Amino acid sequence: MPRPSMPQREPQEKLQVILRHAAQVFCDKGYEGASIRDISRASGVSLAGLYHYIKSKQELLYLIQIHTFKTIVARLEESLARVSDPVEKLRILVHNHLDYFLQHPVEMKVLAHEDEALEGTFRKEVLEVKRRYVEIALGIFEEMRKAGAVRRLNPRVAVLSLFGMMNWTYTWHRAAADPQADALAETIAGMFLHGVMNGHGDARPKSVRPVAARLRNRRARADNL
Amino acid sequence: MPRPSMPQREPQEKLQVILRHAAQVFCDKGYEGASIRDISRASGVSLAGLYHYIKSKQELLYLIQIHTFKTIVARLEESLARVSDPVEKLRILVHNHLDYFLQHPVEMKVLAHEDEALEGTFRKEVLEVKRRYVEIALGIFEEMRKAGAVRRLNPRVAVLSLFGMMNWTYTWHRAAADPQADALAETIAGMFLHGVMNGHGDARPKSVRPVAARLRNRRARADNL
DNA sequence: GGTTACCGAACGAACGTTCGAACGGAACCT
DNA sequence: AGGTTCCGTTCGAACGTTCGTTCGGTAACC
Repeated sequence: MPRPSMPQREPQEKLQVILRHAAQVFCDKGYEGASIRDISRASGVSLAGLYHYIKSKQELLYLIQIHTFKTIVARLEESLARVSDPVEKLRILVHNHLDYFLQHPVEMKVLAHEDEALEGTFRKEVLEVKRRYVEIALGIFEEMRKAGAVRRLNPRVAVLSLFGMMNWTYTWHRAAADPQADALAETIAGMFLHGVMNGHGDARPKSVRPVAARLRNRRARADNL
Repeated sequence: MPRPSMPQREPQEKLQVILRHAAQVFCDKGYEGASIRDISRASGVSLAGLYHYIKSKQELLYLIQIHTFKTIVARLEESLARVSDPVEKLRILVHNHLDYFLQHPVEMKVLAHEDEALEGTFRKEVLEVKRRYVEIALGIFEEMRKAGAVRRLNPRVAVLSLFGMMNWTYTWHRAAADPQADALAETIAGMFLHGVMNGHGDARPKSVRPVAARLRNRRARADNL
C-alpha cells in the first residue's frame, strides 16, 4: 500500500512543516553544511517530494528568513504605534527583539548567522527588511538625541552596538540557565540607555522601569513557522 | 620546464601564505561553503600540494582560529599586566579587541562566524582559549563590582553583551566610512561603562578619557598570519 | 481525465582526500 | 669531479562519496 496522500486541511500546511524542520537543520549545521537530504530526513518528506513545495535550497532559506524578519518588524511597528516617548520606544524595541528571539531561537539564529548565504533577488528582499528595521532603530535614537537626552556619540555605532548585544545572544544564551526575555530585555535595554544618555538630561531613567508584561496577549499560537 | 621548487628561507613560510589565503576564502564563502579547491586556486598551491602542509580542511580552520585567538589573549594579558584600576582594564580590553579586529578583519570574522565549524579536539582547544578570554573579562567586571562602581545586573549578561557589541562589528563595520579602532573602542567602552556603572560610585568616569595611543609600538609587522 | 501530491531512481557536478610519480638540492661514495 | 642515493616538495590524476536538482512515473481526488 503506497503512501496515503491525505487531503490537507489548510493549503500549504505541509510547507510549514518543511520550513520548521529546515530551520532546525540550518540552525544545527549551517546553510552550506546542511544538505537537502538532511532536510528530507528530518521532515519525513522524500527528496524529490520537497521540490513540490520549493524551487531550490536557496528559496528554503529565503522563506525562513523573510518570514521571521517580517514578523519581527510587523510586531515592532504595531507595538510602537501606541507610544510616543522615544525612551519607551527603545525599550519596546529591545523587548520585542529578545522576546521573539527566545520564543523562536532556531529561526532567529538562522536569520542572524546565515546573513550572507542568500544571493540575488532573495538577498535583496531580506536586506530591504533589515534596512527598514535598522532605520526604525536609528529613528528612535534620533528622537532621543533631539530631546537632548543623549551623549555625544556616533549614532550608527551606538545603534549597531545595540543590535550586537541583542543578536549575539544566540551564541551564548541557554534557556535553562540564563534570564528569560523580560529580565534579559531589561538588562540590555538598561545598559544601552544608561550607556547612551547623559546624566543630566530630562529623560534620564532614575530606575529601570520594567516593560515586562506588555501585550502578552492573543498572539500565542497564531504564528506560523 | 616544471615548476621550480625554490628553497624557502624560513621553514613553513609557505604555510603562512596558505593560511592567509585560506582565511580570506573562509571569510568570503564560509567554512562549509569554501572548498579546498578554492583555497588551492587562491593560494596558488596545487590541490594535492596543500596536503603537504595540512592534514585536513578542519586543521586549516583550526590553525587560523587558534593563532588569532591566542594572539588576542596574549596581547591582552600583556597590556593588562601594567594596570590595576579595573575600569582602565576594561577599557584596555575593549581597545585591544577592536584594534585587533580592525587590523585583522578577515581572521576575526572567521573566528567569530565559524564558531561551531570545528569538531573534536580542535573544537575543544579553541573553546578553551575562548573560555579563558571570557574569564578575564568576567574577572575585570567582578573587580569593578567589588569596588562598588557597578549597578545591580547579571554579570554574565553584561559581559557577553559587551562581547556582542564588539564581535558584531564584523557584520557592519566598513573601514572606509566607519570610525577606526581608537574612536570605535572609546564609543563602545564608553557605552558599556556608562551603561553598567552607577551614577554615584567612586569610579564613575566624568568624561570618557581616551586610551588611544596605547602601546602602538614595535609589534607592527612582527605577527604572522 | 486532468490536476495535485508525492516518490524512487538517476543525473552531472563538485566535494575532501589519496596515490604515484616527478623534481631539485644536499649528502655521501668512489 | 662525477655518480648515486635520499628526502623534502610539488603536482596531475584519480578515488569514492555526496551534493542539488530533475525525470518519469504512480496514486488519489475532483
